[in-house]
Amino acid sequence: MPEGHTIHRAARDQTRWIAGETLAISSPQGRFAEQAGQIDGRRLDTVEAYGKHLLYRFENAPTLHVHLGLFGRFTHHKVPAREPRGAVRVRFSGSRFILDLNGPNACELLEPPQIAHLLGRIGPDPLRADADPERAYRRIAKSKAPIGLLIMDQAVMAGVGNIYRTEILWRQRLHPETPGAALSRQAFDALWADAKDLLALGVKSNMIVTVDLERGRAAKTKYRERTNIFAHECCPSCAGAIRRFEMAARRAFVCETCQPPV
DNA sequence: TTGATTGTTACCGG
DNA sequence: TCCGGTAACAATCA
Repeated sequence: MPEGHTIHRAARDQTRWIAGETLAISSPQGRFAEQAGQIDGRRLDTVEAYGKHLLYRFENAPTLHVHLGLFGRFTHHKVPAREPRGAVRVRFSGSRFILDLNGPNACELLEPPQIAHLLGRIGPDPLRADADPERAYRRIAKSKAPIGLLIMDQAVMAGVGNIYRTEILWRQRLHPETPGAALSRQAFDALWADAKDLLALGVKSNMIVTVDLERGRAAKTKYRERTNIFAHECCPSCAGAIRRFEMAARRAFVCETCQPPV
């Protein structure tokens, strides 16, 4: 489910719902119980997103790091609390909202050196105002690895996942197997700008939208109508067949007419 | 019950 | 060092 837009959206919403409050933090499933004890009853200062990572900064307590992975989800509802559904790893209970976290890849307390290490190993995030695209460009320009792997490599650029990878490369008319070093500076700049625009639209829409839609129409469309070639059979531009293949064990799609191999 | 899934990490061989 | 392949893990749904 989650790519970078989901994470930034969660940070934005959760800041509104529970930041600044003193929270009751529990672990209904029990697997996080010991750590939950360390942040239970603390005030949540900020919720920040870095690529696909979330950091919950508490007053006088370690920072909670969450990564949703492939299956992680947040659910929220208004108080009073209802029964946890499924394997709830951690529950945040605020004065107005209850937030449950299920299935995260990472859910752990970190001290400042560990946070520095985490932030040091992820690349610039197009959704962040402090992102430095030069760092991504330098990595791509000197790499022979395919651009389809590079833009999904969180150490190169943070936030893009399999769907945005597919859609951005189609929009930029770049074949996923093009070596990074073969991209011109202009092509990189356009790719970065497109990633930024699409991720920002994703945060605003709370869904992945990579096609042009009338304003406010996104909610009325079906999942498949919001993407160009991801999980599609035909190219919306040339009507040719979409080729499916695998890249790093993830499904990949390409229109080899619109995205000619280099 | 099986398979698939919008992710990451560790490890290994070339 | 870099790159590509593999396995393991996470939870839910069709």
